[in-house]
Amino acid sequence: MPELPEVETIKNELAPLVTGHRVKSVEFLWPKTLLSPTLAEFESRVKGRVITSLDRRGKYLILRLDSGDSIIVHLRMTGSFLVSKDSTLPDSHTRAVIHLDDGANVYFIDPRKFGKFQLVSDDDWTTGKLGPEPLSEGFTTKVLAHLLEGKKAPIKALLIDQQLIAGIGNMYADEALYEARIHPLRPSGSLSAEEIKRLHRAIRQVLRSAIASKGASISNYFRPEGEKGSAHQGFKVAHRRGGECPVCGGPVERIVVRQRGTYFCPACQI
DNA sequence: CCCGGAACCTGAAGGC
DNA sequence: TGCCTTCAGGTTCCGG
Repeated sequence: MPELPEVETIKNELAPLVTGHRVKSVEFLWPKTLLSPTLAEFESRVKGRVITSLDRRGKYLILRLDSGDSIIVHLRMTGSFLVSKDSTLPDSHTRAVIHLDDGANVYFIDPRKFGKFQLVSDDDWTTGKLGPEPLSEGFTTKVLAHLLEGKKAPIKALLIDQQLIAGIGNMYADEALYEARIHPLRPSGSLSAEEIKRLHRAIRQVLRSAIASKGASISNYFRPEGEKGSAHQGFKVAHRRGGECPVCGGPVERIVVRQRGTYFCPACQI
């Protein structure tokens, strides 16, 4: 599922293929993929505009246009982009297409149909509710400590709360807690200063390493030129049902925390 | 405020 | 082998 490292990879690889190019036309094959505004307004404000730059905020991908508008995309569970000059639909799950003036077609492929496009004049309107970027300089151990202070909710639940920290989803939360050796059900406010320090380091290390591996190709994720990522090969616990802990050799356990499948090592994570 | 649960979806996996 | 059920999870919304 696309989380921060996958969206960051898509942004990095999509950018050289689309920036500086003009939009010839857009199509929505599944109308609900466009959240707002109306199709007519989206078309009239996007057609003929040049894509000037790409950005990422949390799990949102932002395509900035020369008009000042931005196309904001959320990939949700199964969204991916594929760029190709071949005009035949690359996949039966193609939900939207942006045709560019150099003949490239930007295909949005999303089997589950949860992904959303929005056009906004001020992208902060959509992404401003998000918590800090975990890889930014400002995300210090102190900031993390402050976010967890006094909270009773399980640490796993807080890590995936986008209003607290932007971009961490189910699988990287599990990996970060494993690296920090913290049990997913620990009340957030009960973490010691030492544990918060370990968790802070683990979050950044897990996300950076996944970006270096171009994301995790769990489920349907692939990159704009069709390749997969390899971050999932480094997963120690996430999605490793029936696997064993690489440190103690014990079984990886699966529990449900706030309706999310949660994998951890009951011996190493306390 | 805090939490659980449903809805949105479809492909894959599990059960019998 | 095949049908039927369940599961997977990011986000939003609704109700207790």
